[in-house]
Amino acid sequence: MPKLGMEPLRRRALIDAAISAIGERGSLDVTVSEIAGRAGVSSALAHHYFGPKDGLLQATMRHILAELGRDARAALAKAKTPRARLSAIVAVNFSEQQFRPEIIAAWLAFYVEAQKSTELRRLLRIYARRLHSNLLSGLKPLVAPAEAELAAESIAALIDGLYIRRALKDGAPNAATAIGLVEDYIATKLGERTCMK
Amino acid sequence: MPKLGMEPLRRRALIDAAISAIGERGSLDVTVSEIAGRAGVSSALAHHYFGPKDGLLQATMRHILAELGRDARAALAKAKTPRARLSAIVAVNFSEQQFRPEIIAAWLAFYVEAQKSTELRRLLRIYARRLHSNLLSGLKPLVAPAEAELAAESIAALIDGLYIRRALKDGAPNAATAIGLVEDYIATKLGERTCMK
DNA sequence: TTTTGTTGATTGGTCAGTCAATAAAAAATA
DNA sequence: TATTTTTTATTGACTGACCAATCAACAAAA
Repeated sequence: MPKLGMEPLRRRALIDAAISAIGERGSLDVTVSEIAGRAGVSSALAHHYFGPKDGLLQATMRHILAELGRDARAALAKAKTPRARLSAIVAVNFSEQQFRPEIIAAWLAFYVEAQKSTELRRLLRIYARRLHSNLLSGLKPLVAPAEAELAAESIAALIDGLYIRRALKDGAPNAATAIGLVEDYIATKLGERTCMK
Repeated sequence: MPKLGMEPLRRRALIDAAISAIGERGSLDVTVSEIAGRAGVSSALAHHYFGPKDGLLQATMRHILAELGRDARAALAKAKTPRARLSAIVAVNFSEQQFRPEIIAAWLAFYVEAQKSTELRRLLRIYARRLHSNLLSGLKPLVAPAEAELAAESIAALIDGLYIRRALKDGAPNAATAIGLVEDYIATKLGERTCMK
């Protein structure tokens, strides 16, 4: 079997360290040394593998995005009906894996950084488009096209809003409540509820 | 009449400069010199009036919050029914005055900074509470108490989400669409629409 | 002549990024 | 197998830039 080099291990360790550092500070202005220190290596090594700081940050964002994408794909694969697809998307976004303080803080920080970095903005737009299109695929069969478009927009905003508001609170995230709110919105939109009150 | 000193003028100019600088960069890491320069004074003067950098940033946030509060109070005063109060709150949040690129960017940046600064976090919590309570005052008379609580949470998240997502796009903000989405949510929640799609 | 307004110059600290040097592992060669 | 050579992994030390904050000094108004 091929004995792997250190590179992938280090890259991964550095990305993990970046997430935890960003999560703890709550912002992207963590020093490269801080991140490298957490990963148990020198800052020089971080630069060696990722080039300038942006490189490491972008790689971190890509990693978070990739994990979310992986989870989403897995969840969608299991969902058979459009309605189930909607719930699956919601569930993934607020899953144990995604709705963690570090990840939430990282999202927020990346949103801000995206104002400066075109590459980060590009990545976030990809995420936004993917979420939108996933939501649409669940909504299109259930409501009128125009309505689906708007509903997707709302649900996406609702999810992002719940993330951002979560960042202000302390203590463990309450995923169940968040899911409840989004599910309620969806249910209402689909006319699933008792028509009054 | 009392001839005012320079202080209030400078303070105001510095805060305005801070908002525009933050808006342009899209983040709080603007230098004091940059802000002072825009205000047409030296960085030393900024420190003279606001002390350390945090002081200026906090004052800026307080200013934004105060303006939002003022607008909200004015709008609520005109709204006679609970339903009108809800619309008034939404309208204020997406008004020409509030839903501007600089202000949006500032909000986002402050959310991130709040992770580090307890004072900023305190301010943001005040905003969140005020929004929540305003929404509740409109909702309580119209839906069941428990439902009002949840709906307020959702609407607030929706608004914040629309802000954050707006920050990713370029071009002028489209307030009308945002208002439309929130109003639609409210209408649905209140059972105002034709009961089927 | 005291108070208010203002700045240029300076300082001390922080940090990204580089680089030359070293160690260790792998590959090539004898 | 023993050896040299090359590649990979790693760092400490350094540098150059940037920037918040201070302060002594100067100007203007009261």
